[in-house]
Amino acid sequence: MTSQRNKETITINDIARMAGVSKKTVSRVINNAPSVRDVTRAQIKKIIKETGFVPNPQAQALAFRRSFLIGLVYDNPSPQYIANMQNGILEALRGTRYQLVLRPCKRTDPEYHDQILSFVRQHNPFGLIFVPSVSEDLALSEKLKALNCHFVRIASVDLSDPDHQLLTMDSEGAKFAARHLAKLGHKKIAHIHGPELFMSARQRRIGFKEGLAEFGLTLAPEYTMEGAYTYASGLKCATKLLLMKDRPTAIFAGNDEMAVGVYSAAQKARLRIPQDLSVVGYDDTPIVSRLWPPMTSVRFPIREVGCNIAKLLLSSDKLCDREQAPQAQTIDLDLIIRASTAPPVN
Amino acid sequence: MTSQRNKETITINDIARMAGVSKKTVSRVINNAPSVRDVTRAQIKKIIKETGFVPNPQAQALAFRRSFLIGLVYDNPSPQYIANMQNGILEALRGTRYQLVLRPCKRTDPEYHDQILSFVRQHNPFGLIFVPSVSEDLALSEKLKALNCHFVRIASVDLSDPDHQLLTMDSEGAKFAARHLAKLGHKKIAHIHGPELFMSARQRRIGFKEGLAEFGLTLAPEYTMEGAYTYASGLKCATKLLLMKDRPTAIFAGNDEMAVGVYSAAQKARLRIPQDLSVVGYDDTPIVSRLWPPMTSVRFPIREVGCNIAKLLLSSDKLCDREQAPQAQTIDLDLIIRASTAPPVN
DNA sequence: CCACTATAGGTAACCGGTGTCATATGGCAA
DNA sequence: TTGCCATATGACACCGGTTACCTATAGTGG
Repeated sequence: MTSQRNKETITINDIARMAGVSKKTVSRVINNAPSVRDVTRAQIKKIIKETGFVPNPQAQALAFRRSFLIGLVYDNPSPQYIANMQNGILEALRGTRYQLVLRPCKRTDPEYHDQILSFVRQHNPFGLIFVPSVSEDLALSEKLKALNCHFVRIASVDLSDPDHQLLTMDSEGAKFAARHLAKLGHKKIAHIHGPELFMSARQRRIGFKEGLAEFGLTLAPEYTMEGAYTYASGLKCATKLLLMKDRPTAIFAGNDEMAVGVYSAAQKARLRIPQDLSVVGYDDTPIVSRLWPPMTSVRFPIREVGCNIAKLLLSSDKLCDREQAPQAQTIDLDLIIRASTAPPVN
Repeated sequence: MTSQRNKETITINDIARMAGVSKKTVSRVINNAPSVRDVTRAQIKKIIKETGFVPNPQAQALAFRRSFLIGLVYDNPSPQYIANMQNGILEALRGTRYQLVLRPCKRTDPEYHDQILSFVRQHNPFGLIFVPSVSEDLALSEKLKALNCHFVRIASVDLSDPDHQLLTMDSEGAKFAARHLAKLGHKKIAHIHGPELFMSARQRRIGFKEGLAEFGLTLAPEYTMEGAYTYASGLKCATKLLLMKDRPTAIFAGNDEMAVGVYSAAQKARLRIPQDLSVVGYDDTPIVSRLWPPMTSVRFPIREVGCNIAKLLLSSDKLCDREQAPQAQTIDLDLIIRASTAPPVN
């Protein structure tokens, strides 16, 4: 590796010399600080634009004690979810100087708090984005407050600090599923929900019950099973449900992964979808439209949510003077009706 | 946000004071530099360990002109692939001070070279990891050589610089698929390959043909179609194939995404898998074991490859004095036989 | 008219490490 | 013993920005 460093990297000193001012004044312009005459400011801005100068992030990080990294903290088992979230965040970050770094973690690991805290202490990220279920760990965010690091979270219910979170309104989404199945005429409706650890799982169950209640239906305990948000758990729970003498005619799975498991269980049991069994998933991940028949699912716009949550985080960047349209803190859920749901045959 | 910075962050000066030496000597120990007496070195190392001191990455980045970031450069359309790759890389990075940052790009974007180059110039990453198909863009890596940045690539065939690449041996993997189908007795075998832009697509096709040739079979041109490595393209190509009057009894898809499309096409055409049609995928992504029937696929250990490629990159880190077992630059491909393949019925 | 304040801008130290070079020390050959 | 060199270590500038503080100038009120 030959050494050909800073061939023509241009520094703040160069700009200062060209503008005939001190580098401190250039720094003031960069940081939108006051005490610079408008003509001076304009002149310096012009030179910066012409030269394409960008302040060295490492130097700024050292001086600011804050880097241009944004950490995505997740323990979510679904790669689809994470991939979409990443893409949304990256979209919001495009054109900024911020970089996305990944911070997977295991909530069951007793050291995971320390790992995240030491990451923050060492790398001084600008901020962190928490997605479920780590986002529900209030003890962690409490510790984080002692550090000089912003954070935002995606949460199922209002946890605190409304300016720093985006609500997923899971109970609303689940209501869509409930109403759809009820309207189709289903009575024997089952629900495989996610792990109790996930607030989203609890909220979806609550919303589903409420939605059924609107039609005078209830969710029978024997038709309610706890999965793990994984394919295998969906397969297992659905197999049990379908082997019952009085099996349900419709199953609402807490997420798409498990719903795919329901598909397999149905095919194994030689039940046809949707004639013998209606299936509804949650998240509308790409996979569900690739199944046969394509699956009805509650669309949760993960990508958009990722984009919005990142913009929300960025909005605490005072350096960033661009007009950021104030974020809509709410998201648009809806039900994507495909071919996996139909009226029950009697 | 109250200001409570560096409450108790410990610096190189603290260590120097405790050890009764200059900070330069501590720096020497940190960097495994010569010219430090063994007892001094041991003493300083002890203090560093006891205090848990970690050099500030931003300061080092500034002084070294090199940050602790590793960029993952990809244009791969499959989120599964990327997610697995990420996990493998993250596994290799765990315990190190390196952070993974994502650099998606569009090879069709005329500015994508500049985008990556300016990322490197600004953030001075330690290195970059290229995955197909960007990894096949030699013009890009040529430009990169002018910069002070390591890079490694995952490639289908030997592109150059064997120390900096990991071969995926796609033709070998495809041979497994060919032999399996040939041994089952299939004669009318089709192949939906990936886009020509991807070297992997070309290699898999070549290997598949070679594997068939071992059994005296050939791949008929009318049974060879080009997909886009996507579900939709797999569905489209397979639909065409299955509507032929003399339809194939087996289809080898260039990746799992397209193979899932083949599944849907078969179900739409009311063909049973594997009785009426055998299907083989490539990559063995989680999705294929969730289909019904579970799909036979060539296992390409993406996660392990990610881990190995990251270790390969890290091995150019002279600071890293831990014993790194020399990497096996080769990977273990094999065929995971599930229920989607069976002898043809005549 | 002068003290007083607000504003524009500069100077020097600092962030926390590293490079360069000078110095001190010890061992060995002459 | 002297001379020389290799090794161990420190002093100091530097990486590219920022903060803290100081100066100069102009504007203000009494």
